[in-house]
Amino acid sequence: MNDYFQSKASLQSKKDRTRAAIIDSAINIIAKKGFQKSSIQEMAKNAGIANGTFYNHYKDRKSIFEDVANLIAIELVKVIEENEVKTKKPAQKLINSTKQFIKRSVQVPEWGLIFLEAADFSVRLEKDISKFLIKDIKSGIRDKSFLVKYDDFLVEQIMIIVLHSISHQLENGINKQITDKTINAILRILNYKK
Amino acid sequence: MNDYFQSKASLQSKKDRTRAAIIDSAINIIAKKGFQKSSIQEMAKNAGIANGTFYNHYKDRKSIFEDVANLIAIELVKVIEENEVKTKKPAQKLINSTKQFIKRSVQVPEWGLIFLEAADFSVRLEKDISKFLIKDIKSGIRDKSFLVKYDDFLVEQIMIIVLHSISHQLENGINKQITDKTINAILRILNYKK
DNA sequence: ATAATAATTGAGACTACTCTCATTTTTATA
DNA sequence: TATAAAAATGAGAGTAGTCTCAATTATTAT
Repeated sequence: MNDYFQSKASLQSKKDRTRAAIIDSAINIIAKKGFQKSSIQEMAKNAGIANGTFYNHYKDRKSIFEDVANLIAIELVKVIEENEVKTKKPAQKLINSTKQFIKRSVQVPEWGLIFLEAADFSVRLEKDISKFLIKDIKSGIRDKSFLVKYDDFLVEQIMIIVLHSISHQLENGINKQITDKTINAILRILNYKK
Repeated sequence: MNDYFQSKASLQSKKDRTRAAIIDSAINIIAKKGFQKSSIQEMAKNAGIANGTFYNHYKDRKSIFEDVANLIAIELVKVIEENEVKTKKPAQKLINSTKQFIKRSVQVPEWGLIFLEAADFSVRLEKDISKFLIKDIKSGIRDKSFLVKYDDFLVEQIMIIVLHSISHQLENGINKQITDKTINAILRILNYKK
């Protein structure tokens, strides 16, 4: 089993450590089986705790899913923010952020898989991630790099193109050409003129 | 509950009629809850048969899902074939088929929902539907309507744009503008020159 | 070291299924 | 109508899960 949060130095109290063990266990199992098929029984066993202990940390089944999905989303957003490029060209910014996001999602497959899983369930989560897209798309339209009218549906389309790229690479292996083709499709949809 | 196959005149034998009742019941329940959460118990009850009767018709849980998914796919493919336009312009053919497919998938929401559900699970099913796309895309590239290189990933991208359109309209109501925006995005991805 | 507090434990009550099979009922056939 | 064949029944064995709680163990503060 891989560790994600358990290894963090900040975990002092017993409670924190147990919680981190549950989360790491959950990430591994959810990535393998999806939310629907992941059981508390298995998570507890995998985390090395008793079944009942789980309920000191989470109210119920749903809570752990929400927590895990949020943690992954936060980590992925962090990656995008940390790697924002300095250029003022919105198209370049969009390309960079998208590449970073795809790269990180497939580099740690568990994160990518859970993000895809969660994107299906929670609209909010997808919104968190698409924020960074929207900003660049809007300023690209403003400065006439993208010759389209802004539209929420357009953002959704671009978002699913990105999710599809992640899904494809998680299934068939990391492939930069696929990421490039993804960027191409996005720029075409946005009617990008250099 | 809506009837889909039960009402067909061709159902003579008791066995056929019971089977159709199971399928109709399954369609209604799967459309509401998805494959994962649909139980045989509920399907049997909903179909007005005893639990054990189900197993005279289907080996197990998985079999009914496969059967339902295939039936829906067959119906949807039929719709596309019946509505093929006579024109020789591949772009026009592609636009027409795509519109028809989206239209029918959202017109009978149960079909659309199950198709989306099944597309997630079964690669084969998505292939069945994308066949009609591939034909038109290839001939469009051949006659230089689409200025791109053919590529399986490209077809996948177009397919998910279509699925997303269906999913959006099933959630927010039928909307022709959304279908138009979908067609636009597809033509842009294909680098369509009139 | 002791008491108080926090965390963990695992048995078990409860629910919700899947699938089997001996029996009964219905339908088709002679 | 009597018989054979087909179909349907539903009780129940088996499995897998969620969540609770009284008892136990570990941790922290005095």
